[in-house]
Amino acid sequence: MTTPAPTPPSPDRLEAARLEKLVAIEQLGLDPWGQRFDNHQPIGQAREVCPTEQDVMGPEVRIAGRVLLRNDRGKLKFLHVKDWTGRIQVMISKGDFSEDDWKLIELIDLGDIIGVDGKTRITRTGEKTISAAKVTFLTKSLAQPPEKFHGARDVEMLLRQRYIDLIYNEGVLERMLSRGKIIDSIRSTLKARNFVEAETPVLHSIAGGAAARPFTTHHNALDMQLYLRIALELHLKRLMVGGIERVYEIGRVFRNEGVDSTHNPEFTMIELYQAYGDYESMMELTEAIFVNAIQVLDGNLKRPWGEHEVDYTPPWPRKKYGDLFKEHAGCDMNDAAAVQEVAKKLHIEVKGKDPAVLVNDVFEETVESHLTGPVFVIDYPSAMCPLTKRKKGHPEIAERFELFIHGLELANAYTELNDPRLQEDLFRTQLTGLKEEDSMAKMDHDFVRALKTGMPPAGGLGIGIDRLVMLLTNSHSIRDVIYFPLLRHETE
RNA sequence: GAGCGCGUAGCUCAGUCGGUAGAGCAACGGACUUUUAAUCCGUAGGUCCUGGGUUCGAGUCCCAGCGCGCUCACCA
Repeated sequence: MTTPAPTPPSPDRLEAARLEKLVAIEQLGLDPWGQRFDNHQPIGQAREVCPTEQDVMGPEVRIAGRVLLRNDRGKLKFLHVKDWTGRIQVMISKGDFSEDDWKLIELIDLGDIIGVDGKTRITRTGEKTISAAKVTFLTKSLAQPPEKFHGARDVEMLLRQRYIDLIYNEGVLERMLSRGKIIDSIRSTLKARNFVEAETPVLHSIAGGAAARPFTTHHNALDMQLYLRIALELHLKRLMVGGIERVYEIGRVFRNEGVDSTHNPEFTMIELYQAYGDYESMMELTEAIFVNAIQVLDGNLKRPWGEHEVDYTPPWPRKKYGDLFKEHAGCDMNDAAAVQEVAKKLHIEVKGKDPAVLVNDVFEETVESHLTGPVFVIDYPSAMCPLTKRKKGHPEIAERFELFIHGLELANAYTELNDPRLQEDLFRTQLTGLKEEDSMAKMDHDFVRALKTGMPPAGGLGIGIDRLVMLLTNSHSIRDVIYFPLLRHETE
């Protein structure tokens, strides 16, 4: 019997207990931080080869993972070990181990990472189990894990220490891995259609291609003010001028705006451009990207979204902006006086606003909440679309669509404007009632110069990857699909 | 940016009317060879977010700040 040492003040006492075990492991001549561990198999696979009848020994397996649970009955111990493919019980019987091996086994804490060799079987209670023949210590955990039953609930901790969320909360790891699968699927959809991936600058001299406040930074050696990109558009179009006929980029963009359940200051977009296409080709491609991504998940085209169900079976309805406006706002969007009346009734500020801006405001207020979708809203008023080709014979209509699903704006696409003189004019046209930073119209002479060389007629598409993952995984906060969303500085 | 809510042990949470801090899990010591959030006995563990204020006395009431959440605004 040893007298326990005086307990150090919390929280170091918990770490101290683990450090003592670390030393004890070293005294057994073992490395508490582990070594290369070859030829182990995924736990998911070990579960598959496990026999389904009692008293039948299955094949030998070797797994590695983190200890999540322990039922210690003295000479018989049960552990639950988890890797990124699943979780399995390990049974350790004292009679199967030498004295030193048993000493090591008694030093295993919750949260430690171990390797196990043994035969699969099921126990009396029907639990798939590895009957351990050998235990290899792989990594000591010095931190106290969260409560074994309730897990970790404190949202702030889960966001600041996402690894805790990934390890201990059901479904988090799976959801994050789904994000990767969806992105892989997008790449293979595009590869099959002969698109190539490009990497364009993140640091921009002019933050163009979208309407948003940029983050500002500075290059010291060149003494240049620079912006983090708010869109991928203008560089990818320059590549089209250069003859890269089908090009895309999946990349981070940065917008210096508010944070809420559908907005994070840095987020991931895909933009793609297809020479000799138009916005109709982009609708077909959007459907293909969604359907293929769903195939790599569970393949179910009818997917839950909270209380609702979204049916992704193509083709999705196309609805004209003007028709939707008439249906929900109750007047013709070209009747400026009537639009003003509706706006006033909705308590929208009317003064000093260009009619096109007002139409847009009324549309958002009256129409968007009705767009449960998936629905392509097509043919936007051209005044709000300075980068979009106008419809042939209808200069007031831009060949643009936005994809809406339950109020979320998922995608935005154009038949791309490739007339350099019109582009230059539109960059100059600042609608009244719209602040410069809220406008897509930002003069970019270098881009106009590129168009003068000649960009083929083309379709272009942008999809918010984070929102796509949200929808396909039924996650209602963008923070659920971004590993490390932005938080304020942690106070010491 | 505004309103509302939350912040107590490593974790999950109680804490009544303002009277000096509680449980479960985890930890530590002990018993246990088929458990399922094992069980049983025992021990230890607290800057009650921070700083002021009221009070004989504050986890509790008041003010300010910090962090997080929700709603709204902003973000076409």
